[in-house]
Amino acid sequence: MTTDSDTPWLTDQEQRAWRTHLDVSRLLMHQLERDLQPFGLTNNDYEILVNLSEAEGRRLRMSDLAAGTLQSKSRLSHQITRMENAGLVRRESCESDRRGLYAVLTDEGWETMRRVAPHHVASVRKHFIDLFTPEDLNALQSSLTPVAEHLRERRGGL
Amino acid sequence: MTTDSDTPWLTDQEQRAWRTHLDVSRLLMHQLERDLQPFGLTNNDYEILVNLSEAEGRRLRMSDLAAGTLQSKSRLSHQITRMENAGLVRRESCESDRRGLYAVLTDEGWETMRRVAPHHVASVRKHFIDLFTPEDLNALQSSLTPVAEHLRERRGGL
DNA sequence: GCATATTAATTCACCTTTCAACTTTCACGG
DNA sequence: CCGTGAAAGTTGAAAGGTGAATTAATATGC
Repeated sequence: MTTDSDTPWLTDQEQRAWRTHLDVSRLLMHQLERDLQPFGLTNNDYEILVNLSEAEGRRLRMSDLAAGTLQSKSRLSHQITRMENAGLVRRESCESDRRGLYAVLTDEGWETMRRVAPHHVASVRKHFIDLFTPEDLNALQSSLTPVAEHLRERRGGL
Repeated sequence: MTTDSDTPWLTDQEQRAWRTHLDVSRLLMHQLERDLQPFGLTNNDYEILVNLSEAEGRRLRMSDLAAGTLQSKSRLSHQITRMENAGLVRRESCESDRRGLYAVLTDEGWETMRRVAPHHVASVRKHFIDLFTPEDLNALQSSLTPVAEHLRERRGGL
């Protein structure tokens, strides 16, 4: 992104693809958020629950959780505080590194996860997955993976 | 999203595709934001500029602009206030409907757009468009379009 | 014509995110 | 060991976003 007078403009086709991608991202997040609302969770809450429930001992170091959910440490810290107040997680100090903390899923958090997950999956299917043929989904996955890798390489401080 | 004990879980393939899509959305927005930062603009600012600069008379009614950028009227109102303070747009009242307002691109806004657009395009190319083969981009576009339509149909109040 | 409903846009109060500053603990070179 | 720098995590203030309530103007039905 330097002084490029030589970068070609987007063709119509490229422009359409780009805007469609943008629209889908945004509308989809909105819709998922809406579908979670009745359960009193946000997308962020839900993603934390997923990450923790899949982890060893239903716990993760704050840093790892931040990395896993692609958010800043600061943001995660606030987020976990809120979820702690809601009774979904608790902080537990780490023996091996006394600077460190674990975010641990509470029983209530686990139970919430079990209860909400099927609805969320249904939502993801309905508004995304099931709208593709299996072949298209495969194609999507293969063409998007390099993009994800490219972006992960050059992501600085979240 | 009712009482679905019958919705199948996501297969591994589906899960991978879904998470890849999520990661790309997030990382990409972050990267674009970073690339705009040196010009003192956010993604939101930029999108407003695009919409206005493409419009008749470089102006749009607040409502239309909100619809075009998929944000709530409230959010747009704040956003325009900020951009007005930055000198990029100005509000102008509407003759034919005295409730209405136009957001109008100022000369400075237009000039900013002209100056920044090539860099933004380069950024979009570098981190997204140019990472696909033309065929993949076409496939992406065709498989994503129905998703966008599906979501637009059922989007309530933003 | 006049009450009623709708639409455009803003405002207010509240919540979330960001950014920089700070505390505590660990790593490691001499 | 011990100082110096880096890492883990938190905090607080400022900026941004949300949703409901509000204001003002227009449309609608009788």
